[in-house]
Amino acid sequence: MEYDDLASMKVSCVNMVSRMSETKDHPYHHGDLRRTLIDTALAMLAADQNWTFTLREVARRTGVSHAAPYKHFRDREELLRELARIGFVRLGKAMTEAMCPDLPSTRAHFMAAAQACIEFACQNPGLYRLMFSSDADKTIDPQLHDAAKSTFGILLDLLERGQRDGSFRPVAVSAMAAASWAQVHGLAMLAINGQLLDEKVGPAPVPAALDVLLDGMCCTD
Amino acid sequence: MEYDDLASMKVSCVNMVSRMSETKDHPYHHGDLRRTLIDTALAMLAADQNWTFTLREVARRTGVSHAAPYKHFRDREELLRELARIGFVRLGKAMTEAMCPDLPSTRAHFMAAAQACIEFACQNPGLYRLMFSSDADKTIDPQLHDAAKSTFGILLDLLERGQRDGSFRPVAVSAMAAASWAQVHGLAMLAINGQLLDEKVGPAPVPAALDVLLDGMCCTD
DNA sequence: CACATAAGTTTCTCCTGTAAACATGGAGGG
DNA sequence: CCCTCCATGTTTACAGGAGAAACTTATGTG
Repeated sequence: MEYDDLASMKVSCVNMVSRMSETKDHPYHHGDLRRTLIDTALAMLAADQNWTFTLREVARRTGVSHAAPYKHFRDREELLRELARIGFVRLGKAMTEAMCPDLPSTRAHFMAAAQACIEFACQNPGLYRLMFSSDADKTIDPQLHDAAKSTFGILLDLLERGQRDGSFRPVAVSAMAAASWAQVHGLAMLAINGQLLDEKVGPAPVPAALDVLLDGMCCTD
Repeated sequence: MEYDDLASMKVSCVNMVSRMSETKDHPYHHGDLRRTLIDTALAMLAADQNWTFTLREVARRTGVSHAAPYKHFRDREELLRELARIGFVRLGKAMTEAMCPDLPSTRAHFMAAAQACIEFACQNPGLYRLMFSSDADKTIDPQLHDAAKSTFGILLDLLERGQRDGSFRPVAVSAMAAASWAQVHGLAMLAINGQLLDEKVGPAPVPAALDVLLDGMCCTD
């Protein structure tokens, strides 16, 4: 399992020692239960796209008692918020990687990042839904809030850059940011819910819809 | 309480007679429990914006036993779907009413309908969230599916009309429809979650963002 | 080595959804 | 006019989940 930030990596390393005694079947101390719970939950989230989250189920699959998670998370929602935070980190990574430097234009960069976000949502529907659900209350957890803001910042930077190099119109960045974020997130949600396939939308609705938006933002009419 | 469709009105009228004997405190037969349960649930949804839906709580506030709702709904989700359906009907009504005929342009009509949708979401955040949550599975209930499609159709009609009268560019309607729906829904969700107020978005982000999209759809550059 | 403490477990209470069995009262047939 | 059926209630029961409290076990430190 990969690690998405330094904090969890540190936790893991600290507990490396106690993991040495895992020769017995059921070591009383798990070693890195916090991390394992998160990984298990992420795996279950990936398996069932619309899964009703249950702390006890996570504990069961992890092989610990149902009360064990409470030693690492205040309540069920704290785990959910941590999962959402990891989701935002991963989404940000996916979007950043999509913006390959040898793409011809800022518009192409935008398109790539947007499509990366929507692909991420389609490949991790459960996680994506969680990230934007009210279960992951961003007003409570500053770390989650920061992660979300940081991912949103990728888009902001791109817009500002595009405006400086003359690709985007000199509209208020805030307006373009709201429009872009809403468009991408809206398309992602529609794609997840399968509402872009069966109805009267064309074969490649995502890039087509993004082009409509980009036509309103770009200078190259 | 208003009625949103003919079916429920008929049910109410049929049960009008049995309601006559409501002089006693607890008439065994409620008279119109189905309708009352729905109204109570809608009221609770309006009161607490992020409320964890509970059938027993609805029954409690309605003043009946916790098992009574099962005489009218197969399970909890059937009630949720009915609530969502009513939500779509109301949303459609709000959007239709917003498109006042004396507005100058098709663009103005679009703007009015979009803002009506977002206002509806802000005034009924709980209901709106339910309408687009996985709890209201549109693949199960054809009535819910139809209601959602009908509301979506308002947008489609507007786009087609605008294309015929030369207001909108001759792009594929499907692309514009996907973009519009995503934009409006995305803005609504962001507005509900309060992510359009505190960050780096301007004072009137909704019309500004919609203008960005409309600039990409309209012919009047 | 003793022991404080972190990290497990068991047990308990309260809540939910849902099924099954029971009760009631209004409507329609004899 | 009464009797009986059925829709619509109620009570009771059960399986699960969240979370608190009390108990247990390793582990690292004075």
